[in-house]
Amino acid sequence: MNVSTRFTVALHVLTLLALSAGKALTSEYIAGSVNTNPVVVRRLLGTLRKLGIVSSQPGNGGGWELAVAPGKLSLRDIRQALNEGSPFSMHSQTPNPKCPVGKNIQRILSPIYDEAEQAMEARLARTTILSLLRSVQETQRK
Amino acid sequence: MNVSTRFTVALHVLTLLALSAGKALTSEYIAGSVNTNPVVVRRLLGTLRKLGIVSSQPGNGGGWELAVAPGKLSLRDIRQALNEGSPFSMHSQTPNPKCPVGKNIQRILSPIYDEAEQAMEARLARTTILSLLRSVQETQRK
DNA sequence: CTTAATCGTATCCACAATGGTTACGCATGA
DNA sequence: TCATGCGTAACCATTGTGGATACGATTAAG
Repeated sequence: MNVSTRFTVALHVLTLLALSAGKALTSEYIAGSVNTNPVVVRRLLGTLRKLGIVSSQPGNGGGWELAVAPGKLSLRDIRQALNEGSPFSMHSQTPNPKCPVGKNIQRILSPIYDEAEQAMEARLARTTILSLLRSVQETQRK
Repeated sequence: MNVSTRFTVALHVLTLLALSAGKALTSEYIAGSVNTNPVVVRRLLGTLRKLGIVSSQPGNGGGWELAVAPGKLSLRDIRQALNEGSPFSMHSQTPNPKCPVGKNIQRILSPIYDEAEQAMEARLARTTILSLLRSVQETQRK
């Protein structure tokens, strides 16, 4: 397995919720669009609910709704909400401190990795859930 | 486990090879600096050898050497050599094509993911193995 | 008050990626 | 001839991930 698909699934679901603004969607319905299990959806949206991004209503007639204007939700916000880690990872074992490279390499790489990740996030920040919704709607219109 | 540590280990090893330019290092010695197993080092450097980045010499007195000037090796080059995948991953199951979001979301996200990855790589392209070596040497001098 | 629908969450499982380890053949230089 | 070291296959333990079942709690409807 490579990287988590949660980010992509989250964007998919949030776009779906934006499309159905004002109408709560059940985890079962959402799972049907994503093609996964309702529990997977509830787990994912549970994380976003804790951060106030979506709200849920249990019981009959319940379901999930966006709790934030989709234009206020950037892809970077979602990525950070999901606690997606750095695309980089240091050694699994601490390198040998007796080696000048081993002793310093992590300290040297760390800011470079940070900057690279920030560059990536800057691009993600430029797109919102509303942008995604508009793209979907644009396609529908054709 | 999160993401592969191979990229970091590769940068570590290449910097070490740059530091020992002109002198071949054995996989056992290198493993001692990285704090891992020699086979792990040989596996990793084997990949880089196929791309002409390092060279190896079997037998007594053999080992590994840089085959390219460290100033010509950017971190992006190494990342691409290792075939490190995108930091993003699409759904594990194909989303429901009957849903307007499910039908289009991957096509919409794809170029955004590409641009974000390219932004990350642009930063990596600005640093070379020689830069890392200089940083290590700078520390040593203090 | 009863019932159906739905979330919240624990638990278990299968699968794949990763890195560590052993083993052994082959190449090389002394 | 022998020690050294690469090349590579094979196996394993660990971990992350997503799928699945189950069941209690909550809510609206009637």
